[in-house]
Amino acid sequence: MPKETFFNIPAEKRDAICEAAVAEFAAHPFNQASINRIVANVGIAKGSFYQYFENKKDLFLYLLQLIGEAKLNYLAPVMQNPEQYDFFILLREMYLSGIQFAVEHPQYAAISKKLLASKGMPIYEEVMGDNVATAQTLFETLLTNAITKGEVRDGIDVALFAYLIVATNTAVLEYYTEQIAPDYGHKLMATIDQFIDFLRHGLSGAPQ
Amino acid sequence: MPKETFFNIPAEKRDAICEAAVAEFAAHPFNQASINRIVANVGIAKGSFYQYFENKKDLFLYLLQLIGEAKLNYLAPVMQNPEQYDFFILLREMYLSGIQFAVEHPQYAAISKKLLASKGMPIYEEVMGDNVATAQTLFETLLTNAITKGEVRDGIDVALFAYLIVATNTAVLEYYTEQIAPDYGHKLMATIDQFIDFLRHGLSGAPQ
DNA sequence: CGGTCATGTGACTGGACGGTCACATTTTAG
DNA sequence: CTAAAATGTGACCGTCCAGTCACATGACCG
Repeated sequence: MPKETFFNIPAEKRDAICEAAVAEFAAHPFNQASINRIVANVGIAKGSFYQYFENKKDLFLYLLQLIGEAKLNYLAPVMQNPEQYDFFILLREMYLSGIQFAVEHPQYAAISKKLLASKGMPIYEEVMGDNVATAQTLFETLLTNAITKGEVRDGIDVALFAYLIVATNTAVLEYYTEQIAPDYGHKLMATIDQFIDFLRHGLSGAPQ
Repeated sequence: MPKETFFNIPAEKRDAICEAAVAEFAAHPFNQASINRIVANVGIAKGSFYQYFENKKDLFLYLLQLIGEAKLNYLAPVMQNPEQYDFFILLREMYLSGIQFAVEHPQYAAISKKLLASKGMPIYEEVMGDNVATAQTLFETLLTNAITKGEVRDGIDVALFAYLIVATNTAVLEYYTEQIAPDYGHKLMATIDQFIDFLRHGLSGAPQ
């Protein structure tokens, strides 16, 4: 939703603006992010900025669009034909692609994280709209399918575990990026596999 | 850490101030919470406020202290002698007491939640300090004990699952308060029990 | 050249904020 | 009754913010 002018200016300038904006929104939640800082960092006048974007929200939505497109590249291969995978395999791929995205685009991940953390603020409702419910529904569908295929046991509260799977997704991501990000690669697979195994079999000492 | 004056004024006034402050910090994260709004809602002059508290952080820390004391009442009975309980029973009690606290003190819970959501902001580090690591360590200890007792299987990444248990705690809480809070009581136990069962045995369709 | 149109600019507006301070009022005590 | 101590007050300060606007600069074209 940027104005036409934004797409007429030289590409390097556009990129510089995006870069500064990404850095700003990665460092500060929407309400705290400052247009003043962005224009100062880019080295353009404030009036110029408002010839490119309607307002702060306009810029933010545009960045989220970029982020969404970038994320789609990671997720799309996995979700090509979800039906043919085992539920836990599918989950594993989704978690992996999510972590890979976060590792390779840490600022994008920071922005997404800050957005999710602002649940309850007006910007959250405005941006997310029905998307939350959609993601929830996706996992509910996957879970239901998995139950009919016998991969997941019957009788569980599907809504609850769809919710939990989304929540633990971000938790695993945080654990990984905060605690063991340094020696990447090696431990990533081990972490994910342990986690998926936990989702399958739980923590109990009983024989698997 | 309020000033002496705060404890000299009439108790009703103190309570009114606390009430307004709790409402403010329950509705807005620390940075967005406004002293102006609080004093306006209480109906006192701004100068008066600054005779009670050093600054905004002073007030916030005081509220967190009140919250901590209230929470301790819920958690203490459970944690009297954690050694003698089965790990999953203990977890169940902790989750239950956490939810009970949140249901009976929704504003306190909102403040805590907003604080946790502001991870990365300066106020978070200042307030939480080492407490995060402490909570983490507690669960790591519990998990390690559970492993030696054979209640949890050996070979798991204790740090990872301590992290996950904390994260899923808040997730279950959110699911409960957002989705099924209306018909309280009934479904609470069912939700918790399903969740604990999941922690034990996982989601897989394999026989339990 | 001249004129039009796109782009660039930064001072400015109105508002919110946390925090201060000189002063007013009330309470306490001698 | 008076003096001192405690408490109350709101105008004010400096700062930051999102967003505006009158104007400047430069490009393109006849």
